[in-house]
Amino acid sequence: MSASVTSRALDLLGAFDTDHRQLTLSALARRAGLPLATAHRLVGELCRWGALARLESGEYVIGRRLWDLGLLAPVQAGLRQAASPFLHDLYGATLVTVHLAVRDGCEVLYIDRLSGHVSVPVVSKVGSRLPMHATGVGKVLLAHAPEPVRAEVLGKLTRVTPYTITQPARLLDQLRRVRAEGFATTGEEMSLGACSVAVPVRGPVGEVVAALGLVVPDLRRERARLVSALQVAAQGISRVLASAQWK
Amino acid sequence: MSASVTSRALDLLGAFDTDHRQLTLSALARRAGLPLATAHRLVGELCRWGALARLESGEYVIGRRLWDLGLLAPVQAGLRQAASPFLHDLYGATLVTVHLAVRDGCEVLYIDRLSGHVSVPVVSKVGSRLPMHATGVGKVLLAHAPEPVRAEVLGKLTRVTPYTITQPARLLDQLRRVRAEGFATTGEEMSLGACSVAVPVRGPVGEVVAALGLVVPDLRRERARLVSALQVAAQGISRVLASAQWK
DNA sequence: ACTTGCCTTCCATTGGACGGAAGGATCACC
DNA sequence: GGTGATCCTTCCGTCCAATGGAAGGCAAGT
Repeated sequence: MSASVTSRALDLLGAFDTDHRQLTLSALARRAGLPLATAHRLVGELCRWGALARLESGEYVIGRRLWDLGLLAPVQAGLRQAASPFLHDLYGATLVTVHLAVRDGCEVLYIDRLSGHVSVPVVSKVGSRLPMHATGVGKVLLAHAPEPVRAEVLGKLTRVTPYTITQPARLLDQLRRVRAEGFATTGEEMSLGACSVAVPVRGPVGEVVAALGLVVPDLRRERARLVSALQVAAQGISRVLASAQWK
Repeated sequence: MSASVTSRALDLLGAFDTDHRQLTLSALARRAGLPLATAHRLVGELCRWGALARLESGEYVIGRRLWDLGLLAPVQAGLRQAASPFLHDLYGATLVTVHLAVRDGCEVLYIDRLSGHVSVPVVSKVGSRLPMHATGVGKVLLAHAPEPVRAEVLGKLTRVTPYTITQPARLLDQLRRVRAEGFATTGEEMSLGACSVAVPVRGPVGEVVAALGLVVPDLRRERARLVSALQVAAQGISRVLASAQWK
């Protein structure tokens, strides 16, 4: 299938992921399923253009030009920079890990993360994707997702920790409350020792465009304070988004 | 020249920049110098792969997959996340715009920026490049750059504001002091009303890998405090970088 | 010295990219 | 409703440029 010449180059790029940030030529060829000679030539072109770069070690890595390009993606172009100051404020006020995430298909995509030195260890990384049913931001986004998405996610609720919610009925019930109360919580459902709170970030016409969340070791005592801090920040972001001409 | 099939696709990607984040098919073709039919086919492939995405309006933008990929670039992979908590601390301690930058050829490339609501308006954006001789981080990086780079930069010191340093001798003198004193400053040399301080960030073997800077409206009163805050942060980053196994 | 793993270059073959042309859709203006 | 602009999409015969096997060169490991 495929094998269109362009897609070969793309297959090469696709060989990189979080676990494979640097690859030798042959590893690259192997992972992309291309003959060595072909890979060699394509990689050469990609390097010349700046999509890849070669380390002194001879291994290849993603180049600066792709990094540049990535920054232009609308995933974050508007949202991320609008949110940035509010994330800092939020961090300053709470001193815990702050997350900004959007829905990508049936997963949560982390757009930005802000954490200090002394935070709960968390799984998320900027650019990584996690299941929606086991994270705070995920629940928020799921609660406001179109029906077909919700159906698909409810279809396979994979267990991550002993506390992960795997019964569709129970999750549905929670989602209803998320919509009613305006925030979602989790308790060690994604990783042990980590709880989270999250609220929706709304766009100009009230639609949910992202979710803003905090990760803390324990939720019971501070919930109210955290939720209100989150809501202040979320509203601030919405305000900026609305006024940003969406140029 | 070029015209290799792969590079056509890359030319299409190259048609995007900060001023052109969304393009129609024909604009894309025009900017890339390709026949419409060809562009159409290639863009189709790029979309299918996720390198581009199509808005409801019909315009094309950089897709999420490229955003993902960009995050893997070593420009920031290690540096940026190592620095992140320290940038926040620094912001918390000073409440002014914080910059993290590296040298890219003969320019300064901004890797990360952190600014609150109430800061001096600054030109820089993450992913953007500015001249080295007119910015604080630029002077730091230039002071520790290899000789040929320094020579080239000194060759054309373009004027940006009335205060921009355009005499090679004077800049050289400043660079010497930057190396001696361990920090650089600017006074409205890049944009009026903005001054800056910056210090080097050193890697495991003492080489300068990045620069850390602050932008403030006025430097005179607080210089000492800002410099020491910067140095604490820079040392912290270096420490993390060194211990990070450089996996 | 032999093997096994990398990377690089060459070049004859051929299959898939190319792009002109034609068709459709949507606007705006007369 | 006609006319002209500007956009997007599809088709298909030509032909050229990507392909990848083969051969050669390093460098390490046994």
